[in-house]
Amino acid sequence: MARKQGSHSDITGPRVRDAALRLIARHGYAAVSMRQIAAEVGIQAGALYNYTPDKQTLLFDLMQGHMADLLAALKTADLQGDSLARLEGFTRFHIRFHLPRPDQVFVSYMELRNLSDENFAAVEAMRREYEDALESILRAGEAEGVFAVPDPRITTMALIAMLTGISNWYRAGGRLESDKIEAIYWDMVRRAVTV
Amino acid sequence: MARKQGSHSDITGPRVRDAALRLIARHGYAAVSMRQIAAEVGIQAGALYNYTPDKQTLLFDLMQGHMADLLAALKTADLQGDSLARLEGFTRFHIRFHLPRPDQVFVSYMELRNLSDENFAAVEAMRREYEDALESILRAGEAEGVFAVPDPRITTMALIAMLTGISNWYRAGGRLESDKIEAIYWDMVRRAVTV
DNA sequence: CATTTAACTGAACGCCCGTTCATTTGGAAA
DNA sequence: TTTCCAAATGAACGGGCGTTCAGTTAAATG
Repeated sequence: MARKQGSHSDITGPRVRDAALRLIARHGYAAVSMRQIAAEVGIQAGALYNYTPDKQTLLFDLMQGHMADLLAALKTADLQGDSLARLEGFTRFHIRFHLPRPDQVFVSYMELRNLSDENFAAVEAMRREYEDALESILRAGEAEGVFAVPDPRITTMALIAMLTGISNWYRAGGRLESDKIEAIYWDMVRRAVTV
Repeated sequence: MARKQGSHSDITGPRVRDAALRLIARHGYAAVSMRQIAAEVGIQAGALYNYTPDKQTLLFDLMQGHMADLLAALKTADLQGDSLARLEGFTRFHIRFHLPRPDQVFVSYMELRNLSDENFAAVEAMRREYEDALESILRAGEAEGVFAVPDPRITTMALIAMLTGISNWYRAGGRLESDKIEAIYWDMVRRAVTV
């Protein structure tokens, strides 16, 4: 039996990506089979190939999609004001964007080594673009004399690692709300870079 | 042909662990087969089972061994002095221990989800013990009035994420030596937690 | 030199993998 | 009502998986 009601491609496509994301976040790309993903959606493995040319592209689409969403959201955030205000904006944006997306974050930062060379390069370029947004804020603040950042590139990596690390312990419905977490981390970020 | 010269178990055992560590760090536990590990060592897959009861235990031994080394080294470091000195000691210890062991760090922080439930619990307990060492320093400093740390547990996670993140970009022979990296990170850690 | 045995081989076990494709299904279009 | 075709099925492909084990090899032992 096929297509029980209405056209399914609009429905099944997203369901495939959702199932793949959840399963890969939980067990890892290499440990999840196409048959498992199909079973989660409720179809046969062969039908997956109506929605992706192969398993590698399915992973790539998840990761590239996440990075594209991230960069688009950052652009929308439209950080303004002096360097300190823009750093606060970036910090709060990062936390607010990442906290509700634990699976995307996990996959995007853990499955890089399972991307083909060219897919890796594409995702890495987007990561670099995001990092550069923070780095330019740090450099501007350094020029203004507001920040003391001897090596902006390293500080960028340090701050992003610190902020992204929240996903390692945060669980929705935990003892701390996003506002509280933002306040704590912004305090640390501010103190770590200001003169 | 077996045992070409001398008793091999003392030699082959470490070579199995070395090969497994390198391959798993590079490709991931699920993506590496016992046959690949055996080929790297130069033996047949079946011979691996002279050195490990199964693949899962091989992974666990690598991860538990790394954590045991870490905890033993921390104990040896024997941090002393006031809270600020002990925090500096911890920071520099963490960097010095982790920098020369990129494969162990990678495996220990990326393959947790591939451990069986009980193996995960064992490794997690050791991680918690390490984290608690830092947290107690932060709490002591807070009590002394030297640190301003509203939530010591979160600050602990934030600092460890920041420090461990060095492994994401550091490459031996890169532009920065360990001393320089220690100085930069200690500066950020100190400013992030002091009043 | 004869014997023992740790270390390893090589084949086999049943099972799961990613992917392809001829065929079937059933809602939508004519 | 008939036709069409998107969306599925289900079987098959070659291959790799973790693990076991009877048999082989050669260093160590007596």
